[in-house]
Amino acid sequence: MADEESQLVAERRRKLGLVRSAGRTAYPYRFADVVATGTVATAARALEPGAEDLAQSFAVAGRLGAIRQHGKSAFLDLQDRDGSLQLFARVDELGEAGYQTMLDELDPGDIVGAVGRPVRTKRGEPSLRVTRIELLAKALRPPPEKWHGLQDEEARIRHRHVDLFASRESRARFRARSLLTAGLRNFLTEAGFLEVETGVLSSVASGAAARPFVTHSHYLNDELRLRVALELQLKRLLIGGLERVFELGPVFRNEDLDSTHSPEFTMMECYWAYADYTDMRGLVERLYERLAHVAAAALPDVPGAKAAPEVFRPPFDVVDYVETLERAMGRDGLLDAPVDELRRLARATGVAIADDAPAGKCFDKLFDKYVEPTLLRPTFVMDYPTATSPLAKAHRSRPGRIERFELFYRGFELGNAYSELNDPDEQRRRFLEQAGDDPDAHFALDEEFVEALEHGMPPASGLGIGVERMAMALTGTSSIKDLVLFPPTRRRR
RNA sequence: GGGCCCGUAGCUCAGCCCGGUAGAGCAGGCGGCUCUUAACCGCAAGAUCAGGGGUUCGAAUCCCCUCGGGCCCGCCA
Repeated sequence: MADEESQLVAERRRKLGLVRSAGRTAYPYRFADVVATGTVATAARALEPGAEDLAQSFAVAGRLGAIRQHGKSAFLDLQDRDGSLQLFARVDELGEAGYQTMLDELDPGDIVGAVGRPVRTKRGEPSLRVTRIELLAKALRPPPEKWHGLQDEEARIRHRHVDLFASRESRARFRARSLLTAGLRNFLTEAGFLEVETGVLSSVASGAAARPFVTHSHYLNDELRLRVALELQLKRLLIGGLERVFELGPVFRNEDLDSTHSPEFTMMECYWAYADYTDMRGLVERLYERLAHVAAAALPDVPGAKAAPEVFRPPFDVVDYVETLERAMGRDGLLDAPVDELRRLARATGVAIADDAPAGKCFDKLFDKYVEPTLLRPTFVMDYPTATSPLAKAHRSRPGRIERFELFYRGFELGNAYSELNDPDEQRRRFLEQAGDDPDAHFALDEEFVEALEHGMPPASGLGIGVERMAMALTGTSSIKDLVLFPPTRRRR
């Protein structure tokens, strides 16, 4: 678009020129003693309609919305992080010149500061009777339409800054995500977990079955990969004696973007020494109970969030992986079925399954098709077949199973936990088994990790939660793009 | 990777089926109005119809290609 030439930009530049030729700046350094708009609104709400509080003066600052002129008076909507407030400007307060200058120089979208007294209009709207108004930053581009805002999905993502100031919902959603992340962090910290940062770059990307991003280090003159999981690094911290650790940070998987997957997303993993997956299940239940309240408080007007405390009230449902799958498929003996048979069954669901696909993959697909969509209430699925994960400990009493659970809600995963495998010989064997003959196996043997286990890792349980999915579930958001501020987009040409 | 759909003024949309040379609302300009809140009233202005090619006397409209996006499936957890 030829914005530079557009009338609208030219008009705003003309107004910028007015400010400068009057010897003022359109981009000053600060505006003193700013309070949130809510502070003024609260003070004004205490007044009778039509009344003004002459005793108090407040300064507010934010972005201008609509400007409603009435000849010798004007109403200006001001939006800040807290909400919005109506400014009531009149010629008898600002003087002819001051009033005219304001109207000549300001546009919707400008950042302004205003000083004035709380007032309640005759219609009852809490407002600020303006005694001084100052341009704090000129907006050279016009804001989106005041009623519909930015509708175009592409524009909302590429111009997230505009989406945020134009959409109250968008602001509220990202604020809720932030509060949920903080809630997660607080919960774990209170439970005695130490937050760590283990680094994003490494030579081996392991811990999950995913294709990594590959980059190059000039210093090492070698390839580096972006992490796909936090698991192996955090377990090494258990070996190091940190006992209870968690990390909250980005992981990268070189795959497509869709409504539930983003190539870059935020993962939380925590590891708890001397605990098993039953302990962890209790922790997950308490965690979601707490976060559901955070979501409901953050988004009281969003039905999905408001209902969360009711939905996530413990105890959650608990089902057995194999039993549930067999019942859904109407057959039994799955655990003992030969891998050929599993591949055949998985293909029958219409999914592409390679001729050498391992049994774990087949189980994943079958569960995905037959069971996941039916798990609408928060449900723990217990005791997965051994083939589904090489990093979990064998079940203490059920052959062919591992001590693993996942939490599902509305058909998607909200957490994944194991009693962690800490026998180095067993770990080496399981890695090799998982990789099979596949040279591109994502679970490549991580010899360094196995060697670390040989130093002795305490028995422990680990948990992984995809932060966006957690936030989606608790805020009733259907697309992950609405909870990732800057999802990757194609280069604009 | 496959299928379907979308791209028109700064923003939100109509026009496309059935070809005749682009229309509204908001925002912006000018004028009016000292309690409006999607303010209101009047006047004037604003378009590479995503880009390229083709068909046609004539293309926003029909056809092909490209770019960008959305949804579904696949891949992926």
